[in-house]
Amino acid sequence: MVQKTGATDALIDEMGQMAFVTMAALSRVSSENGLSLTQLRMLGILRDREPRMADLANRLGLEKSTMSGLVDRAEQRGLISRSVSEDDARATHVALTKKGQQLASEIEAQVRVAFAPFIEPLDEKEQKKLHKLLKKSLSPEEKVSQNEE
Amino acid sequence: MVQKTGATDALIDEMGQMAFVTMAALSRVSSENGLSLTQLRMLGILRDREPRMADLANRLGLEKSTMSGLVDRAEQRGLISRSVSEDDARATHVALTKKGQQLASEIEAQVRVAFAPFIEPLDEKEQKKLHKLLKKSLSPEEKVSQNEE
DNA sequence: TATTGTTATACTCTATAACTATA
DNA sequence: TATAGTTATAGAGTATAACAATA
Repeated sequence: MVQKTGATDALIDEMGQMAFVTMAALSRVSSENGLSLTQLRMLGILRDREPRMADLANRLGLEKSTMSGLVDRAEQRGLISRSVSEDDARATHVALTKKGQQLASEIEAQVRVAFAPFIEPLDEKEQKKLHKLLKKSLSPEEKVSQNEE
Repeated sequence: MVQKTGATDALIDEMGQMAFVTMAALSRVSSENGLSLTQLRMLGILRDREPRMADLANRLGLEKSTMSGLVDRAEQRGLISRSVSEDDARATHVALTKKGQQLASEIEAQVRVAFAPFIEPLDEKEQKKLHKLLKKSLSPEEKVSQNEE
């Protein structure tokens, strides 16, 4: 069972709060660039891959039909392009266009600025400590199974 | 300007990653209860308030017209109720029903479970340290203004 | 006149189900 | 037959603009 303690509750609250403010920052960057948060994520994924539609949908946790619409709209804006797979004529690969690459770069810089208010209150040592703790918290290796102990 | 350093970039990456996994956890809890993430937030806000529509919209960062629809759907499900303000006949107050209160309580417990995988990799001392760092990072008091230095 | 909230309208995101083309 | 992707359809979330009721 999950213990209910004051300290843990405070941490949960802050993790939730941090999630909302950082997601709000990302949403703001998205809309300032005429993108949805999902499209922002999609561009981020495409920066170093040219996945199939199904792979992309999988990474974003979406249905393939949803993917078609998202890719349609980004393609109409000239940010990405589709191409038929050479291996399998049924499959479609998605890639950033030059314009899409440029936008993705600009967004990366904007995200850095958007996150600055959360980074700058911490000195360098604290930043490193936070980095370590978040890394450990996120570590998927030994994600505790939901068994009671 | 915002410095681009390896250490800071790693922290930004992790903050973004943490935001996505925690939001995913909250989204999962939401959908398991037949709610959208926005409705989850709305219930959370209403746990200790009976705000006006405009106040609620403001807290959620939404337009008042959007608020009408969200409240409509939650009201149809019997989770919240509307009442005309005694002070101002134009204003509508929103409150949780008994059913809404109960659901909000259940959700609180579910969120605790959903966040456990991120809490449990840390020992108690680390949890306290993370709590302190997040608190400092989030501290709104001296949010650095966007001036260059 | 100004403000509170709703309604009308439109677009994006999302899913399910049916479909087309290829394997 | 099975798989990859698209299309048709429907509902929720969102915003803008117009509106009704009240201040």
